[in-house]
Amino acid sequence: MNDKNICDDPCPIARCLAFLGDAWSLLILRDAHFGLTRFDQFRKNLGIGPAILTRRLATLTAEGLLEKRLYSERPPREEYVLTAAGRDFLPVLFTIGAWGRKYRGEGRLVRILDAETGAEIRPVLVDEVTGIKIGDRPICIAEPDGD
Amino acid sequence: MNDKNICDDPCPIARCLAFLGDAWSLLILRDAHFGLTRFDQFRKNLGIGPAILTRRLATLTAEGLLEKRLYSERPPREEYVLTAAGRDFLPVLFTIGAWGRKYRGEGRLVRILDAETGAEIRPVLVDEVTGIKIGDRPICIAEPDGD
DNA sequence: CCGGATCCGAAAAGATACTG
DNA sequence: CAGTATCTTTTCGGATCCGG
Repeated sequence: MNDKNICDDPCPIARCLAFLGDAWSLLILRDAHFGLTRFDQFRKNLGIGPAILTRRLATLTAEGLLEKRLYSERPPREEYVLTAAGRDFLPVLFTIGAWGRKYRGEGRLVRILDAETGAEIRPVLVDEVTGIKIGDRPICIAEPDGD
Repeated sequence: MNDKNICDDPCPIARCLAFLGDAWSLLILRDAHFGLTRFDQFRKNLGIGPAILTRRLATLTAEGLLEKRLYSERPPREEYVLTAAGRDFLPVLFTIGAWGRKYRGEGRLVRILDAETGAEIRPVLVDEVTGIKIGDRPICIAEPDGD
């Protein structure tokens, strides 16, 4: 893709494609939210080649979703932890998961539970002000001024 | 990627990657929700090569998010319209857009308005039962039985 | 003109071996 | 443990061409 001009695209979706338009990046983010931090943890869990993993981790770090943290001095060892932007990406993963559960749900699936109550979480996207579910009402797009 | 075994992955996110791990597919879905249906509409709006567009449309059709519909008999012309599964993908696009607005929001951005009230929509992901915002409480993952 | 199909060079994926 | 180097295979993206 043309990764140069999408940063200026007025669509906020297009601006995420530098890391979002890639299957590995999504799986790495999922595993990071699951608690994985180390190179070999990602590699073994995903079955990804080391060269590709290096590139994806570098991209996600450059895009501000992960950051490297030194966890050992001798020998120097680094791990990858989620930034605030990375943690804020959790709703995207949940929304994708909800779609997958509904339309790709044959067979066994993992479930997401509230850590305290144990109740299964059913994510739903609503408007913050009105509480109306997204998709229930027609929308329109307002173009930015100028362009 | 290895697109064969991810269909059996117990993670509902992984099962979406056949079409989700691709930047063009996301943009096509976005434009489809915007109202585009025809080959050349997508091609011109995205600046995508015809070969790639053909492949992406075929994938999205095979994955059940779009379907071909004949809109002209002579000459035979087909357009691509969203299925129910495709329309249900809207929350994913909104959630991505909300993240992009927050973390890639420099400059001009399109805005999403309620078609009737004109109020700007602020999507937020909550639990359907409790209404608690996703990310506000710790979660845990329940593995499926067997695997 | 619309909806593709074909061809080709460039890029990336995937696997394996190797290094500090 | 966290990568790099190297090689082969697949895919991407652009330009051009085809059928109705």
